[in-house]
Amino acid sequence: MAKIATTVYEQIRTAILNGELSNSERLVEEDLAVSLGISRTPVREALRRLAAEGLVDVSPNRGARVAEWDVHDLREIFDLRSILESHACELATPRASAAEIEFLENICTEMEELARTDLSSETRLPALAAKNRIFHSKIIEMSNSTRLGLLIETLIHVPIVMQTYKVYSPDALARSLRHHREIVNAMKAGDEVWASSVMRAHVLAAREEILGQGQTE
Amino acid sequence: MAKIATTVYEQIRTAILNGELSNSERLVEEDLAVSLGISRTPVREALRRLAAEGLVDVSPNRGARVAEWDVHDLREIFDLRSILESHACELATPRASAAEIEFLENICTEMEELARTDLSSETRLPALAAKNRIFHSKIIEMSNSTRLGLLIETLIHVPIVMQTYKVYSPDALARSLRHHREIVNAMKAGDEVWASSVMRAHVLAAREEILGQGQTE
DNA sequence: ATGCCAATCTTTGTATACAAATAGAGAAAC
DNA sequence: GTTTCTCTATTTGTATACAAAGATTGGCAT
Repeated sequence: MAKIATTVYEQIRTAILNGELSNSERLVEEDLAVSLGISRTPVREALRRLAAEGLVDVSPNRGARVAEWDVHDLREIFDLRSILESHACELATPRASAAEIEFLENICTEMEELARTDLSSETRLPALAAKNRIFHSKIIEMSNSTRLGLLIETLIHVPIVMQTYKVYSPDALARSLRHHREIVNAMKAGDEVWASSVMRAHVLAAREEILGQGQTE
Repeated sequence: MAKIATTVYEQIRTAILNGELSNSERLVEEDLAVSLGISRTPVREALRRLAAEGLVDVSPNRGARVAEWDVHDLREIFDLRSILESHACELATPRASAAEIEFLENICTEMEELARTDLSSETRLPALAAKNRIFHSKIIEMSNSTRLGLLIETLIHVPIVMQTYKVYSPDALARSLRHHREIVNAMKAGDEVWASSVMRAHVLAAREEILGQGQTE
């Protein structure tokens, strides 16, 4: 059996990512420990790990709270993602196998089908968001750069917690899906400049959709 | 007084960065604890933090060793630094104050003076490396992007541990210093494209100096 | 002598106990 | 009523104790 600390780390982590813990909620070691039926030691270890990942903030002698982000954080994150994910595309393109391209195309198709379903469906947006994450993760994996993957991973969970996908307009969603298709086409053509440019545009478009334009600070 | 865990974290950290701990050396919690006159608990916390930072590797039930890197790691790191640090330049240029420009110019001058001193001096290279780090850190700080700084920081300590600066030829060193000057000039001119391009070239040149050219894998 | 297995010894993982620090409630002063 | 101060109650930080998992050494068989 895996270590308790790892298990509880994953539990708290997914709880935060699913938004089950309200923003800036205090995470008291003892409380978590008794509610999970374990001692404080592994809870403490889990919280420190989450802090290193940026999902919780800990102040000395004051304990941990689930982290909070503002518009400025989001702007920084999308800026960096636009750079790093486009670089991932650049690295992935010359390495892409036919099977990998097909995998990406299938996700595109699935997302397009999901987008055509009933707009009022509550599960539609989370499902799209999940597929979207798979699409991006796949390209990062294809880039074959461990560290690039790690860097992007630390950036990605903030938008997840904030559930930024909820603000997507139908137009923006359609554009996003066209971007995905275009990225795959560019990769299929072996054109890494094209692919990385579309990816950069894709992430920057998402930034503007979520943050609105203009605000400098 | 600061927390013991933080103190010991910093102690182990600087020990690793200074190369005082040999590569892949085991870090036994109990041993460290008694040698520092404390209990295992804060040592353990420090080691986990270092693991999150990538400076040590921990395997379940097997403990921690100081991390090890190979040529492939270095290649990834310099690739990413070339992108991220040039982005830092781009952000920093329109924000740069006269005082900050002057600060950077002073570092350039100090490094040039150091470079002119006796080649055989043992302390010359470490001193140059230290100034070099200050130069780069200053620009990152000027970029005013917390996260960008954090990302670069996790990349930077690997070359430090490996003491890559030791392989610099006199030619490479001279070029490196000219790059620094040119970066500052570009920033002074308010030309962020120029500045970021030189920075990118600067880091890529360092990569080739350290790794040699050609090897793809 | 060499390879393999078992017992032991070391080291990590978790629980508990205690000390130190902070937050919060309540009382006193204004 | 409001502010501030003190005392108490919570909560974190560290130490220690114990259990479980690995590493190691010695003996046994071949």
